Amino acid sequence: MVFRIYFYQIFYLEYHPMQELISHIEKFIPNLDDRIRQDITQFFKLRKLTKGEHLVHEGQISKNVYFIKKGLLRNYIIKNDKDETIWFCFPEDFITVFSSFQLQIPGRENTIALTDCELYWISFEKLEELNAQSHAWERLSRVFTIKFAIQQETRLFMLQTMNAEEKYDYLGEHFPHIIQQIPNKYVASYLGITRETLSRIRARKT
Amino acid sequence: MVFRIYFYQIFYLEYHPMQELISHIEKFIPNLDDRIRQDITQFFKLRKLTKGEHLVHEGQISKNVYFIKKGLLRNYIIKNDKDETIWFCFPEDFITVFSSFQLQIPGRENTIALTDCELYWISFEKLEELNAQSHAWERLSRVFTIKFAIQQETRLFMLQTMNAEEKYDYLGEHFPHIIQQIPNKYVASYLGITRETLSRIRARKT
DNA sequence: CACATTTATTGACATACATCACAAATTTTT
DNA sequence: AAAAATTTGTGATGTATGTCAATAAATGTG
Repeated sequence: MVFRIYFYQIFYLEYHPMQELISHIEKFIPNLDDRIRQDITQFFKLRKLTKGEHLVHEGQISKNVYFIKKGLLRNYIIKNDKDETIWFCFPEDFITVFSSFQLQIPGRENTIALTDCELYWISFEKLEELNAQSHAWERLSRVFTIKFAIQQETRLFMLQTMNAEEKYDYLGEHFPHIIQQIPNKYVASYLGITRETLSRIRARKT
Repeated sequence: MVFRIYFYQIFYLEYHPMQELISHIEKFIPNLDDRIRQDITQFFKLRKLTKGEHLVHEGQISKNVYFIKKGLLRNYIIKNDKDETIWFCFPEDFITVFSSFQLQIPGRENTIALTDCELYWISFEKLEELNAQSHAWERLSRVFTIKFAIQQETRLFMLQTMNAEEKYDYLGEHFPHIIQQIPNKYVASYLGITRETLSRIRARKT
């Protein structure tokens, strides 16, 4: 019994070294092409980051897209010496500075590891090559681009139509993991409010 | 000479009845597949709207995507009896309520014609069929989804990092056609400010 | 062209949220 | 475990922008 479990694990790891990534994709693309599974195993690479390390710096071209196996990251811009959070990401998210990656131009955002991280990544060139060669890859890319665009739409809606308290409540309802896992000062800047305002909103709730 | 021009126009119109649409797509996809050109001519249909008419109502599923041949439209939501503009669109834009269209679920946005309009449209089902059949269509869809996502990113950046005056200036610099062609009350709600505030900002400039 | 309706402007006042300053609590480092 | 550093909480005060109200300008309509 023990042997069987052990054997299974070895087999599993060797055959699908990027199982988290493949399983995640399968949530959105059932009947995933075997060829794509192979390409993923072959072309995605692992990168580790330690807490506080930057994945992307302002002014640089985002050459890769990453899938988070483990860890949390924060994306932010500096504007008038103020740090404004654009997004957080969690395990199972794909991340990149979108416009910088897609257009291969310098971006104004920074991405930093909030904890130690393990990421799988693939380059823009390689991904475009796969997209050009294979309809299935092109579809995969499209599906995740749609997912990203819908997230943006949701965030725009939140920022444009809600006041500070409504935004905080919305976050608690729809993205509780952000409130649970991210320091308040970053949550505040993500909501476009100050730490003090967030602190007062939280005080009112108790 | 007159005859030749006339003849050319007839030929042109008959052969490419959706020339504006095809030309627009070619700006982003050079060497457009002839098959796609044919599909466009065959599967896109024309729809006319008169000023004040709604293209999409809140609560309804966006079943089509439209390309604007002529006219202006405004997309908005009603929240606490207040009308908040999400976007405007102009000739050569593709429009739909994105998440409602992609997920085929009811949306909370409304789209209304600000002027008489002529639109080309195609249904979700037909477009998905084309995307499934043809790699070239899938790529086309992906390219325009990327374009949309980048627009959203820009707007998010504007809303999150700028104050009222900066937003207005940004609009004047990057999207002057909005300021030139759209009534101020809608521009204000698009910027997330009141008409009064916009009016004061404009007064300061002169 | 005159009248009606909609849109833009301007002033007085209200308010949500920011800023500054400092204390308390929590987390990290040694 | 103590010390240092970081994050959070709270009060006093400031300010950008909202709200309400009334007028002016622009646009639409018979």
